[in-house]
Amino acid sequence: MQMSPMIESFVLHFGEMGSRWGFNRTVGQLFALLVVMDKPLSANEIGEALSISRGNVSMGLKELQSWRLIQTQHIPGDRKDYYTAAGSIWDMANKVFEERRKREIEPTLSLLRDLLLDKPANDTESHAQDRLNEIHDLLETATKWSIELQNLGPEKLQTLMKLGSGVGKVLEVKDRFLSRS
Amino acid sequence: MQMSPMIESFVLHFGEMGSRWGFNRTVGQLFALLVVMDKPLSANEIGEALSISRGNVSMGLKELQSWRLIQTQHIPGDRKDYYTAAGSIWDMANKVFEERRKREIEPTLSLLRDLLLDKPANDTESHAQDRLNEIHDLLETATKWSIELQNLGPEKLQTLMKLGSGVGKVLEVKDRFLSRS
DNA sequence: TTATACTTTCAATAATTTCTGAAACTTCAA
DNA sequence: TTGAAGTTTCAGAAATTATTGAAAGTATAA
Repeated sequence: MQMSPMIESFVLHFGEMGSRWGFNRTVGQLFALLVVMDKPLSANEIGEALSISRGNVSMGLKELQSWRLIQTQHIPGDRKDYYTAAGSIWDMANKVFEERRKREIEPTLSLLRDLLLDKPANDTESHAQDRLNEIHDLLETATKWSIELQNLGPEKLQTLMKLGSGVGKVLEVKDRFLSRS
Repeated sequence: MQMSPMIESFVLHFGEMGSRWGFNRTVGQLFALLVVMDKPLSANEIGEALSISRGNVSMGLKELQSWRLIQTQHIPGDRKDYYTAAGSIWDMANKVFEERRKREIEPTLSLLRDLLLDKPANDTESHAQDRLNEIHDLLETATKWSIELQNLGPEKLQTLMKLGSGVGKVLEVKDRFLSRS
């Protein structure tokens, strides 16, 4: 399978960005390709399009499945597996976010909680704990907010953005409301 | 310089997480150490505490400076440079966020904008562009929101979190307000 | 100036991560 | 059953990334 130049540049770019988004180049390319194609692709087609080995395709698909980002489709009378991106762009972004939260934030939060249980042995440790506590609160707040925003869903978020000019506005509105009642 | 066990586990953990946060292990450790210590450290002390070579310390500090996460201090009569974490935890988190936005989102947004200017050559490309457009809008919205939230500052964010239960609540309030006026 | 106390750079090396391809495995139609 | 068409696994090779340490560079006190 041959990619058109537009699709190819998207796929290659996504591959390079992949590493920054938590997966490696191949997985990034794989995902980009599946997101952009209008029909399911077989593992062979994917490997051919991206010029990578069959084994690498298999590993990449496995990884994407562990992120719940792709789905398998069976075509009756055909033994091959066909793969598509799972759900809407919003769903996918959500999953990537969730997964990254799990990998990047949660382990840190849990370590911080543990370290904060210890009694500080001296001034240095006491100062350190103050900092750890700040970090903990910040991460917790950020996590809660991102979950809230995710739960809002894309439309509300989009509408709201266009409507005013972001949260600042909303907060003003809230304040005005609260001062009335 | 010897790290206490509490500080050591924080530093090591941050090193491991570092790679997920956009910098390498050493840089992560360096940063964690500087954040948590109550006094500025010299490059030698840092290297000794982390058991890494002098050259590596220098590279790491340079990287952290490019992120604007640390500051140099000169002590009169002492030739050494001393380093501290720059600003509050909130400031640092902001800088990390900004930097990551620059590295992870902006290049993608700009590529997407370019690709969307091309006329689709066929149905496949047309479908691809629809997807690219969705991704573009999503990234743009997410970016704008995160900027809004950053501009809000930590106190407001914190207060708001505690006050209601996140954005959902605020939106309800907004709706009620709008329907009155 | 010069000696000294420090920092930075960078080529070589080490460590880690990714990729390949052949072998093992699975599934299904005949 | 068997064999054809497919998928997965995994040891070794290749590519990438991080680290060291020695040499070059810089600043300051005398």
